[in-house]
Amino acid sequence: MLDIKLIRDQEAVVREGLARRGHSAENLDAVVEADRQRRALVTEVEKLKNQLNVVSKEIGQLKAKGQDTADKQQAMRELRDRITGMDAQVREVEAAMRERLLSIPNLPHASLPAGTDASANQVVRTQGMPCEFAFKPKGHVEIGEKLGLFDFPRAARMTGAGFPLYVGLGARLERALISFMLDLHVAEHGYTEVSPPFVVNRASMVGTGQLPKMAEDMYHCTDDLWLVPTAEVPVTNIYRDEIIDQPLPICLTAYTPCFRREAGAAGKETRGLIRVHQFDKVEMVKFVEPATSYDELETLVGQAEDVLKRLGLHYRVLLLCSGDISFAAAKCYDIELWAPGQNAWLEVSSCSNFEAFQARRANIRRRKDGKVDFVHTLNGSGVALARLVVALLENGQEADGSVTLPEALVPYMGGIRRLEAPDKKA
RNA sequence: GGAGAGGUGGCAGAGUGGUUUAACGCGCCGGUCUUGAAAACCGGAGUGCCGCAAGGUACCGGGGGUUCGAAUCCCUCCCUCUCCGCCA
Repeated sequence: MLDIKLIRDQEAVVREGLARRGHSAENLDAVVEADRQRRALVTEVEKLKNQLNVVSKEIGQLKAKGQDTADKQQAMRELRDRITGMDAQVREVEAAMRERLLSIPNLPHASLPAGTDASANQVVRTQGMPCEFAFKPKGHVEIGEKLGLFDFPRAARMTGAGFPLYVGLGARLERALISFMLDLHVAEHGYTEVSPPFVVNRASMVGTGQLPKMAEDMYHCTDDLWLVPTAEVPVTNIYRDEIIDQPLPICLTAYTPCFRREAGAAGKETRGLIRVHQFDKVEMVKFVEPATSYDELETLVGQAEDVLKRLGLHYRVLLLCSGDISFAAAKCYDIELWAPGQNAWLEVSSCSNFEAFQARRANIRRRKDGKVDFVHTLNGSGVALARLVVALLENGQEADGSVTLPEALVPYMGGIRRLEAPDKKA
């Protein structure tokens, strides 16, 4: 949510920012008008409330002296009814304004390249080189099915398409990667591990920006609970409606499964692990001093990259353009892994600075020099599974169909260095 | 799921219709005193909104209602605690 005071005082700046994002000014216009109305109404109704309070107190004093107050009471009855009506008007205007405000995206940071879609994103750096193969590299589906790592047909029967079932070493690899990444962030990057609920209430979904706009992409349960689309939601909401009373930054990391309906996305990449409705992810979340948030963003990207470096994977970092960043982000880096079987880059991490956008929605504040103000929030995938598994299988594949694992994973795989077909094992 | 008791400022805890602009205490901040500290004493201290300001207004778990006036009465929802039932 943008600051209404910023909109009020620097409307032109806000207008320009939204234009760079390619967002229409319709919501902004409505907010500006509603704000004007609201202030006029509030000023007037508060005068009336003051009158009501003063006279009510008088009535109490007069009654104590045994005097007649019927006239004043009648007058106040009428005044109160007027106030009730105006209060309702204020609430109406406020609700309309808030709904519009909640639908306005964050303003893009000045450092973003201009552009309307992914084609304008900038490659910031590339790490490693694509693996050379003496044979035509296979796709992860073929590799994994031969090795018995997952079973899509049965998963589709029990649940539906896009819900993977991992089996044997496939399931073990999933667990190993989660542990490896959590350990790395805790031991080397200074994060505190948390394990949050996998469903959250509506207010939390609004707090991080998934609602009201993206409801169609979410799984909605009974009791108005929502399956988390990312750990960002429960973890950021840990401090919702709080004035944080501890030193910043606060750095938290969490594993959660992520549930996404991706409504409308069907038809593309429907096979395999690349686009699924449920995947595992380790997420990093930071609550920081506003002055430091862009430095923290760079650190965050580096920490996500560290995961991939230690796994020896070929990746590149993209700076997203003004038209391609997510709704709540002011600046965002994506990290993509090279998948030789797909002959394509796969997004496995998105590291964003939301500035105060989420903090304002979720009301997360801290005290600074006696004043209360919003913190800045950031988060980044560190990193997302499923696609990471795709890259590991496709990069590590051997001519005989087995897969060599990165050294860093071996301790987490109980000493296993190579994924082999069950019938080949002793 | 059933029965009961509760939810008040950082903590603890009074307040059951109008001198409450929420008491007292602890903790916190500033000051006096002291070589320094403690103690004692004095003072300060919530959050949002409207307003250039003075000031006003709202908030006692959330929402609604009764009343001239609600922390206080009524309805409803949420949460916590105790007991019972069920259960990994």
